Amino acid sequence: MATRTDAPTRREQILKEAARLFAERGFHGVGVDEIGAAVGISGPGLYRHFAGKDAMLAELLVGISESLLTGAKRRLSEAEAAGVAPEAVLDSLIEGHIDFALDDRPLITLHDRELDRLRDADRKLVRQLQRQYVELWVGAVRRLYPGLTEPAARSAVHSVFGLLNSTPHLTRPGSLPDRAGTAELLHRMARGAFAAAAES
Amino acid sequence: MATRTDAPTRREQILKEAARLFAERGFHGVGVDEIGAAVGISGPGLYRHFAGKDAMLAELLVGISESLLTGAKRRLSEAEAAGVAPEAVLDSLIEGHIDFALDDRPLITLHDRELDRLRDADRKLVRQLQRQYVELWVGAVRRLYPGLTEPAARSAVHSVFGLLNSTPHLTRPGSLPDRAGTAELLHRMARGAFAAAAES
DNA sequence: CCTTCAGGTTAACGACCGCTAACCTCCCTG
DNA sequence: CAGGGAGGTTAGCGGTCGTTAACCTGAAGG
Repeated sequence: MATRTDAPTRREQILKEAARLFAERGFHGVGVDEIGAAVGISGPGLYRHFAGKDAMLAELLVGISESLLTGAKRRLSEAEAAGVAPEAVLDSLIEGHIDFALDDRPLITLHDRELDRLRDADRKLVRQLQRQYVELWVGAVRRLYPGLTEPAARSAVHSVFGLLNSTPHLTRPGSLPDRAGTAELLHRMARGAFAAAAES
Repeated sequence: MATRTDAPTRREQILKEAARLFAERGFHGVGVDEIGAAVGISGPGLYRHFAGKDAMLAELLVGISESLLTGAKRRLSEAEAAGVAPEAVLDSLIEGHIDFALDDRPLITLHDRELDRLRDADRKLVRQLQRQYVELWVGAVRRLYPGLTEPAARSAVHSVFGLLNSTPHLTRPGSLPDRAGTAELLHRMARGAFAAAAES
């Protein structure tokens, strides 16, 4: 156990830079030499840490999907234990997703953009994790708005994801105004969108 | 002038298929041979119609940006002429954007995904058109909700674009339930999101 | 009927890219 | 102090991709 977050390992450095580059120029638009250069080694040195370029993307996408899902599960079980109201449960999910979207912008971008570049097995896994995550949201939404049909709730959830994942477009590089304000605005809009979806 | 929409020209066929392929697999992930094959000719035959692969993407992105902007301008001037209420103006913008997002899914996907693959001049042009489009929305939103600051309104507009542009994720290929229902749901959610953004 | 040209074809070139091979250091450990 | 593995390096191979060159063809027009 570390006193701090432990100096980032080489693998983590590589993953972080690869995520940034993939998000900026697309998976096929980035060469392994560029990824290497971004961490100070060059080209084939990456193969000491990853089996290939595909493996980096796979690890990024599986990682983000798992992280989103386990975070949501934790929040739901905590909420259930505390016996809070349905509104607070949904609020907690929204808050978690916003934190993620604001803190890991490149990953959020990759998440719904480069999924098809994965090998079949990895793509299936990621899709399954994503589906579970969506279903957690659908359940929380329908507990708060029982009038919503399941397909409508699912559509609404996907649309709110689109809203929350728009953060990469929000900030021209350099001018992120204040994180807290942006988070609160997004939160209000997400709740408003769900409420509007539920009105007849 | 034609009795119907005139049989699509070769150029239009090519653009349509290229848009679909680019949206599916990314600009760098599609080869010119595949685009050619999709319209029944093969590979280099495309160069009778376009200067290169880049030119196809440029024409697609400029076309969509112009189309969105002119559509919005037309709707705004019509609304002004009719002297309708601010709510109806925003509704008209929302409706236009939804129509576009539902009818030209691949283009909506490309629009915010492959912009950086353009030559400098084209990218500047597209960005300028997009900015104008956003500003039309910001104006309409602030006329309806004068309490919103301009940065807040702009963020809200970008977020609602994210919501509306989520349509490609909504329909697993083949099962689009009913267009009208989806459009109405999206419309309600967009309005709800704006209203929530405006509440303190 | 001959010409021309739009719209194709195939062959091939040059560049680039992912990846492997072969080799070179340190540093840690017995 | 040997030695061995972790983590680099450069050279280069094989394949792919965008693009060009050279050639073909069928239909329209004078």
